[in-house]
Amino acid sequence: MTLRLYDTATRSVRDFVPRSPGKAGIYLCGLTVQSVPHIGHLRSGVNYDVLRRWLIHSGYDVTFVRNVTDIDDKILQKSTEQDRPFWAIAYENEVKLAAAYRSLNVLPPTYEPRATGHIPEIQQIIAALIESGHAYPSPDGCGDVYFSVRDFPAYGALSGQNPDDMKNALDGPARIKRDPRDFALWKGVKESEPPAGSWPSPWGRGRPGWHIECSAMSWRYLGEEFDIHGGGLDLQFPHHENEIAQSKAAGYGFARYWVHHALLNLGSSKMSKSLGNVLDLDHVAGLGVRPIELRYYEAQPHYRSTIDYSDEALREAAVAYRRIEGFVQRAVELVGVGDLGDIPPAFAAAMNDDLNTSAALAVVHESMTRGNSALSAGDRDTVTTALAEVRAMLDIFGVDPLDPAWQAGGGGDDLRGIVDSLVALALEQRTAARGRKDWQAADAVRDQLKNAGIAVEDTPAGPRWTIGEQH
RNA sequence: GGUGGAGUGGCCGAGAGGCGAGGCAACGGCCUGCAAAGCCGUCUACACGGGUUCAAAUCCCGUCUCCACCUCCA
Repeated sequence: MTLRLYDTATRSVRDFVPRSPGKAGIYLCGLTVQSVPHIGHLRSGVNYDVLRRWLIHSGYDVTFVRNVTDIDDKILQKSTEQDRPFWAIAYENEVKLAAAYRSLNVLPPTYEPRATGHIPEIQQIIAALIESGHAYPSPDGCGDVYFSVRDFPAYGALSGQNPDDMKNALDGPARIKRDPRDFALWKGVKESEPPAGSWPSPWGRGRPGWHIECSAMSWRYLGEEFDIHGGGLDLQFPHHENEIAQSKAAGYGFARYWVHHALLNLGSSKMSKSLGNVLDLDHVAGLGVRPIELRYYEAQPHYRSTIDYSDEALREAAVAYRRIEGFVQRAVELVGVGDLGDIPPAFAAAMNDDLNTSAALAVVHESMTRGNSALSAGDRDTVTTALAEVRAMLDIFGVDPLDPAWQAGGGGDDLRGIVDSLVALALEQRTAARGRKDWQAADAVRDQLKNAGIAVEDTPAGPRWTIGEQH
């Protein structure tokens, strides 16, 4: 059974056939670190992390490159406004992004290159493009270099656009372009811009245009041709179209599959800094929703479906996840942690079908229901199998509650022992009260614990308690 | 103007010609001292109007509404 992926370039679901058997090279367009990441950005990280985990599970040796674009117009503008070096602003946001990814258990990429670290590669490609007639320096000596769209007949193929029907690109003064749709490969430094944001080049001091850095970095780390190029739907045009133009005009085979994920909307338009409708991890935390639950929320719908974000839907997803987590906890109490088990065939089939995570999750629920029934029946063998199976599936989603990644940095470990003995003391009293059928006293203990955020449940094996939400 | 995509039960959300995805909520039952958790059951939906077909949520035509991209954007 092979993985099938929707390829934007051909607008069809295709069997995934890697360049080299057993290996997969993936380039994901990361962020332009001009501000703090929001939960829409994080969806991108989560969706591709699930793809990556599935490929790894399927036996692929995955090289996963996700870039950071640490220079662009907005970052330079902020630099001027705040009178701080552009690189300090970019790095500050990069660090926050890394922390956000880590909190969502997004695996670190194999490598995370920065645009500013690849000026030589960028210039090398630009020089080759000029030499082959695909690009030209501005005749007015301003230092800009443009890609000539007219000299690349396939321009528009990825996004299905006819260049003649398109509005004109505005990233440079119209008069110096040969064609209004030409886009900048290199931007000569301007008087108004901080000098720190420019590098010497054969065309004068300047900096890379947007798009070229991805051509350079994918080439540097994945080679002239690689398997999958990913990014948000909003990058399809012009960013990815331009990447294709640059890389293919330079003679590279470039990406074999284009995988675009849908966006996260808030209030019926996409979450976007420029629209101001952004929500970050702090907002999620304020709802009492943990990062693992946000991850579940973002991984559950198909990656090509828009998520219409609402606090309510997120809370609901959190409840659903807690149910899964509850099963895992109770199962572990009975049979121990054990190892990850085999993935049920139905789950694999769903994932191989263009990563149908919703259908895959239905399989998780099936296994869980079987496990819960076994739990009631005290059927240890079935519980053991169900637990191993459920955890293996959750691990593909990156939300196995027992994954050490979620335990790290909790910081509550020393307290846990103290709470443990205090609760044990209280429960002893409650058990005694129940023994003499003093229900009022027993319930009082339970209510008090509940007020302290500790939920008590009676089971055939005695009372069990969990730290829940506080009231 | 051009290019993609979407509208599914109270809510979220898969599916894409015939076989009730799944979850959440609600209700009924089992279990429980009462709960909680769990299990079993109930709730039979596909924007609208036509058409094709033995059969349409799924295909075709038309209409409406919404989103994304063509400007920085995950």
